[in-house]
Amino acid sequence: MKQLPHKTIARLSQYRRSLLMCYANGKNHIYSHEIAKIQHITAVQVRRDIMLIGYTGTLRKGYNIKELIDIISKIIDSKDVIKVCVVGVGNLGRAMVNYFSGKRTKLSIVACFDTDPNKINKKVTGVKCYSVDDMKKIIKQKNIKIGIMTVPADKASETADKLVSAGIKGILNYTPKPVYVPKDVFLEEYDMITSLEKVAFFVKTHIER
Amino acid sequence: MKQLPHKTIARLSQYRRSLLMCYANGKNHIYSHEIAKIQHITAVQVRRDIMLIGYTGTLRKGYNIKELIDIISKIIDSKDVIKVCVVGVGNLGRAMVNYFSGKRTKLSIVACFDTDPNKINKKVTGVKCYSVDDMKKIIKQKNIKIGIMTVPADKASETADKLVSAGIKGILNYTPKPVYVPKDVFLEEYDMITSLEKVAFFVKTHIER
DNA sequence: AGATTATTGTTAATAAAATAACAATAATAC
DNA sequence: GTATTATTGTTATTTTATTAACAATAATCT
Repeated sequence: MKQLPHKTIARLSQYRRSLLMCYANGKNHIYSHEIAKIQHITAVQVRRDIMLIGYTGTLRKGYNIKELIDIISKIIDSKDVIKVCVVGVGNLGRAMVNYFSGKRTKLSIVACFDTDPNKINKKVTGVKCYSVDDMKKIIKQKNIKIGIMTVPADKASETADKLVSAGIKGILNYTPKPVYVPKDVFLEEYDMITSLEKVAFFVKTHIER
Repeated sequence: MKQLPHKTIARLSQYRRSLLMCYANGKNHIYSHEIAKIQHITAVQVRRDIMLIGYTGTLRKGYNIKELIDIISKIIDSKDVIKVCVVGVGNLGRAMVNYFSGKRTKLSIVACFDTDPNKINKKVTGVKCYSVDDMKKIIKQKNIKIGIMTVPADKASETADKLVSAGIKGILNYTPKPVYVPKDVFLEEYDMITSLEKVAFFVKTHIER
């Protein structure tokens, strides 16, 4: 299959989540416009994405939810479990671990790291916390491929460097500080302040105009 | 000024943050390619954004950091403080409150809400926690304009409804469940699972190919 | 059975975003 | 003082993403 657009990948992940909920509720088929409504996008967009992954629905009946879930999973899930670690066990780090525990079979948070002796060797929602000093060792040992950064901003660069040198292949940076990684490491940065400021901007223009 | 692209707004917020750090470090001027490097984008993109907001730098000296910060602030900040609340004082909610306390002068988290009696009437990093039952009252009383949703997924829709009926104008939804709001309410949804799955997808294609 | 409707799949058109190209020119080098 | 270099600002081009248009057809209606 040709390369899928980044945006499509992100939407497929979201479709799957909604589809899983629908399926859990006993629903078997779904129309493009129903998916669209859930995701706040257009039905054409949905059909186009589904076309791109090569699945076809049934005319007048819509898409078979189970089948669609399986197709999407085949595309976005890896064959084997990909292991993930969380660096920085603050509120955000705990939220991540919590949020994930047992949700995805193909993605598994297997370790977290912190500098606080009170946290080291304790468990966070079933995930053991190690010292950041052992990061490289543990990451190699457990073959962890993705690192989620939830450390304070001033530790961002050094954390990224450590992750990279330990052989991590993907980083999700939740600190407000952009980091540098070699180009064979996939980097996704998300910053809550920016999101809030974006909302504020639109609220402001709505209020002030 | 003509309408700025959404993407530009988001980038301006990020530029400002980087600029503030540079300024704090005693730097006075900065080149487009320096900003670009920090943000992992191209210098042209930076110059184009800055062009759009009508600021001009100095040839061969770059942009005056202080001035640029001020111009960006004039654009993205509101005249008066916009008040924000956080609904759901779990790990993520606490992370949000923490993260924000005192960072932005024009955006202020002034309340949070929860259902847990152990949390109600306590303070979270200086922000008082109220019962969700009083949400409407407090939001109106304090003239809160933006709501950050960090509740469990199964409370998402009802929380959004409450926020809307209380007169909120912007919602930042951090639950994994998309919600519906009238179109005069600005909605931004972010979902950590999707982000992680996106990273995983690229890591997978990198590993498996 | 024939007409109508609702829905998919796909191509074409449009819009948005990013990148390239390059003229202008201040600073620096020689 | 002239040439070279580095940098901005802006227009043009390309790429990416979204939306519109519509043919095909299964299901339903009359």
